[in-house]
Amino acid sequence: MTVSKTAIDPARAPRPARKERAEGAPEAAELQMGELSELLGYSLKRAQLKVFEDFLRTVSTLQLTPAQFSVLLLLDKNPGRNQTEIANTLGILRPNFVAMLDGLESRDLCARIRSTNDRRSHILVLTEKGRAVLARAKKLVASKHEARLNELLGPVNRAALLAMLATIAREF
Amino acid sequence: MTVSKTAIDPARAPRPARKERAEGAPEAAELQMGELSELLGYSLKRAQLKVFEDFLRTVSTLQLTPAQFSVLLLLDKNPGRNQTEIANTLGILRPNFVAMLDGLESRDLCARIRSTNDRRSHILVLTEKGRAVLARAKKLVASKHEARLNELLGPVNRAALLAMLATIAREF
DNA sequence: GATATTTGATATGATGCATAACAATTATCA
DNA sequence: TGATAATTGTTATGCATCATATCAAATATC
Repeated sequence: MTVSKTAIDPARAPRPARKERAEGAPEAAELQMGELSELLGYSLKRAQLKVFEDFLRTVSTLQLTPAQFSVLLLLDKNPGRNQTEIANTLGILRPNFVAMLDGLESRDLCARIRSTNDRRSHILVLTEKGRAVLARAKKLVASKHEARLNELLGPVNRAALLAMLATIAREF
Repeated sequence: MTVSKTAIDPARAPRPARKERAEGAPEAAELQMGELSELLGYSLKRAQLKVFEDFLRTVSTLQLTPAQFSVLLLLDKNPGRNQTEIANTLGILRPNFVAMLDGLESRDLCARIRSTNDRRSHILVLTEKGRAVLARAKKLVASKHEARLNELLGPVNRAALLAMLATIAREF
C-alpha cells in the first residue's frame, strides 16, 4: 500500500449526490414504526433473518445452511430412519427433501441405503465425513453463534426466549 | 346429512396401509430432536412460521399478507414518503417493492403520486379504502391474533419476548 | 455544461415452498 | 391367491420470496 490511511481512491469513493442538509435545516425525520413495534410477527421475522445470517457466517467454512445442519443433526441422533420420517420431523415436504439429500449425498455427508425390510424406502446414514463436518459445525455454532446470543441476552433471558419460542412452535 | 356421525364414507376414508403394530411390539419411537431443541434459530424459524400462518388466517377476509400489512401501517404513520424510504425501512429491496406496490395500488389501497419537489420519486399515500382496510386489519390482528399470543404466553412473557426479539433484530 | 448519483422500473436468476402425478413396492381385503 | 389401495421416493411444475445488474429520467455536483 502506497497510499496514506486517509486517502480516498477517487475511482472508488462516490461523491454524495444528496443535497447537503443546511446546518439549521430540519433533519429528515426517521420513519415512525408505529404499531409495527408491537407486532410480534414482525420482530420475529426480522430476528430470525438476523440469526440465520449469523449462522451462515459462522459455519461459512463448512458451507452448511441451517436446514442442512438440522438434517445432519437429526440423522446423527436417529440412525436407521427413512426420508419420510426425517423430512416430516423437520417440517420439510418429501418432494423438496429429495434435492436436499442429493446435495448432501453428492458431498459425501450422508448416504441412502435401500432398506432390506421395506424396499421402497431409503435408510439414511451419516458418512464418516458427515460426522466429522457435523462435529466441527456443532463446535462453531456453540462457541461463536450461540455464544454471541448468550452475550447479547444473558443466559437466563436466552433460555426464557428459547422456551417461549418452543411453546409457540408447539402450541400456537 | 343422512349419514350418522360415526359412519365412514368408503370412497373418502382410505384404509390404513400401515401394518398394525402388534400389542406387545415396541412402538416406533418418536424421533429425537437432540441439539435441535437448544438451537435458537430453529425454534425461531418454526415459531415465525406458526405466527405468520395465524396472521394469514386472522386477516384472510381482507386478503393481506404480513408484508402488505406492514406497508399499509408504515404508509399510515409516515405520509409523504417515497418508495425507497418505505422499502428501506422494511428491509425490502427497491426492485421487489415495485411489484408489491403494484398489487396494493391495483386494489386501490394506496397510490403513487409524482413528487413536484423531486420528479424522480413517487410519494406514497393510503387511499380512503386503504385506511378502511388497515383499520379493519388492525382490529382483527389485535383482538384475535395478538390476543391469542397473549393467552398462550401471558402479557408479561409476551412483552419480554417482544423486547428480546427486537433486541436481536436491532443489535445482533 | 460535463459527470455522477438517485429513483423507479425491468429483466433475470436462485431459492424456498406447495401440489399433482408416477413407478415400484407393500399392505389390505374379498 | 388375486384385486385393490396405500406408501415411498421421485419428477415436474408453479408460485412467492429474495438478490443482482441494468436502464431512462431526473437531479446533484463539480
